[in-house]
Amino acid sequence: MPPPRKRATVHDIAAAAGVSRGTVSRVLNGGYVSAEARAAIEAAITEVGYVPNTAARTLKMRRSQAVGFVALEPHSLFLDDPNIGAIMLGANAALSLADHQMVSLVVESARDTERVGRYLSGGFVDGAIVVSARTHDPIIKVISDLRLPAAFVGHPPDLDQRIPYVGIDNAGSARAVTERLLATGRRRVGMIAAALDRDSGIDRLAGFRAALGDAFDGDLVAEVPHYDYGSGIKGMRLLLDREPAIDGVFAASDAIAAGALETLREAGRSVPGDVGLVGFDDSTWAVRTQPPLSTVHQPAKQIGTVAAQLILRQLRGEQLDPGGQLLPTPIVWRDSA
Amino acid sequence: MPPPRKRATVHDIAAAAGVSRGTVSRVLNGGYVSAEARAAIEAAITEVGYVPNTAARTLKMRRSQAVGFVALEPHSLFLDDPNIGAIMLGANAALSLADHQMVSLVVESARDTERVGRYLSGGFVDGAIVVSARTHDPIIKVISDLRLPAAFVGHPPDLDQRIPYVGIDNAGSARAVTERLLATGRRRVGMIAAALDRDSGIDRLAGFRAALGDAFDGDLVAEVPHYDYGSGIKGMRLLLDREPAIDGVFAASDAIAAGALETLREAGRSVPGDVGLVGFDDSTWAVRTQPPLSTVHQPAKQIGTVAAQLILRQLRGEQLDPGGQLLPTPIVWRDSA
DNA sequence: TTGTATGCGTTATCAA
DNA sequence: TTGATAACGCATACAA
Repeated sequence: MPPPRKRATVHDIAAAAGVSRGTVSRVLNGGYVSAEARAAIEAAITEVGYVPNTAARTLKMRRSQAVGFVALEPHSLFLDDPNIGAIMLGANAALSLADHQMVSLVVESARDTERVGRYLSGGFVDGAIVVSARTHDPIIKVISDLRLPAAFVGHPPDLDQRIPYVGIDNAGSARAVTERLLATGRRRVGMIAAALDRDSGIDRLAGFRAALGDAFDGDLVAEVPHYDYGSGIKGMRLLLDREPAIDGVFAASDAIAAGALETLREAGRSVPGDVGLVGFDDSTWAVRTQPPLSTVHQPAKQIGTVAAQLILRQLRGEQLDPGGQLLPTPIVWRDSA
Repeated sequence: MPPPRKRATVHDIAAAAGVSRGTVSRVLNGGYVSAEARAAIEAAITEVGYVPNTAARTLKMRRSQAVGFVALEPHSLFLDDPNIGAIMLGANAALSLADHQMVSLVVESARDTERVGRYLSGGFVDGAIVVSARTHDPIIKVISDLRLPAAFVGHPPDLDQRIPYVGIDNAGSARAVTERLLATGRRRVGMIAAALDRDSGIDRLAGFRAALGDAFDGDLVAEVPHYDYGSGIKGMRLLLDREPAIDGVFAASDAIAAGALETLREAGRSVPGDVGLVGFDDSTWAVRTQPPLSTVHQPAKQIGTVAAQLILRQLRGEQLDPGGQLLPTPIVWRDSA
């Protein structure tokens, strides 16, 4: 077991190779240097076991080559929404190609918010991707004030106009899938609406409402807090209670649909026989339920890729035109409706 | 829209308050400073909109107050193993309490490995939690050579002895749950074994073997690559093929068990009537299948907490005794066996 | 082609 | 109690 030696620096290399620090830096970063000097330096590098100190480089260059991936309220996200994982992987792949390190930061408490704010401000990252921000999220202000290059996944209504975002057309997709459900001949169609403090939740409800037009009946909308399985169970109970003759349901997420399915099973209603059911996300839930769910596909990985590119373009100094980028969401029609 | 002004530094505060940088640093970090100087400096801080540069502080202090969370092969993990999310949240919570920033790093490609290695070496983190390393994973060498304070979740056989780890007793748990399955009177019990390039996979198989003792029959072990649903489907087909009279199955994970359940359903076998089935993980899978799975509970969140504490103790300079810490894994007996 | 000197923004040491 | 000054490790303009 070798002694825990001090980390070697450029200085040490220079000493070992008998040259100046400037020359060492030149072989490290590319520049004019004689063949013999280069050879000596390269030998010295492995000899002293040099590993560059990125923190120092960051300080000097004002560039960390790192991009933050901020996951807000990941508790419910990780547990019930496989999308976040796919978004992360998409973003990482794109950043990796550009030789940037993605560092993902979890925000679960006020304490986290404050600390992550400091982290983002401290020069550790050149930009940030923010997932699932709510209205008035304090992180928005931090990024806004700092003018940190950023990209949002989804767009809270009070988002700074200058910050680009990427997402899907929640309202349009919700409307389309509801219309398709209606086209199967259902007469009493309800919705389990969730996360009404987020744009996604609000917009999916708006799309549902638009699809129904004059036939919209507020009593047939059950509001639940989260996009999760448990909420689906509760929401479906509410709906059955209010309208026993219900024959169609649009669930705001696949997890909710899965919960609803369970409640319907317990209540002795068959799907799609008695009740047609559609979900949203095309997550793993959709293919694991019996019957598999008709749903709206979210291109999660691509969302991550686009968010990363939005950051990289800003880092290159490009001036992006404001506004968002909406990705297509094909409807996947399976057996639940 | 205020002009994009240069970031204010300690120097600017000092100028605005008419004091020296040293005094400013003292109010920032705590030290003797007169009431009036303090007031002037505090006013100046908000006036110039100071936000500390953590990169510079890191360089000076040789401490970043950040800990890396390295997720190896997160693709399969995120998609099929809810445990990783819970481990992350547990670790984050513990680090957050100690005012450390958890930065999680995704390793999916050789390129990622190399870049993450540099990142870990560069002084951006004071330590690292590594999840799901395989034998001979290059990241082990990086950490080992660097003497970076680390904690592993699980332990690859070639893990550096000085690196502490946290995990569960895979072999013991597998043995216990298999014995319990045998106690229900099953005669032909097989296993779907997965991830035999990892300690968890190897140990679960060893536990199964131990439970069967002399009755162990290698033909009744189907080997599949991953802990996922698809592997469960394939593995169960293999087993049914080799031994149509099979009446008990230990699946190496809940996701595998869910896949096996589907195959059994298609084959017209009832669970637990014809075949008793047990899983591993006590993940969300276990309560979503019909019937819900009997399985082994993994205290995922606590695993994350302990890993974080292992790091924090090293950062405090504590000398931990080598070896690992194994957390208890209660058996959760539901309806599938 | 190489060496020297300077600064990135902090904290810490030492006189005053 | 405060102010000057020196690092931390690296990159670079400039001089040689």
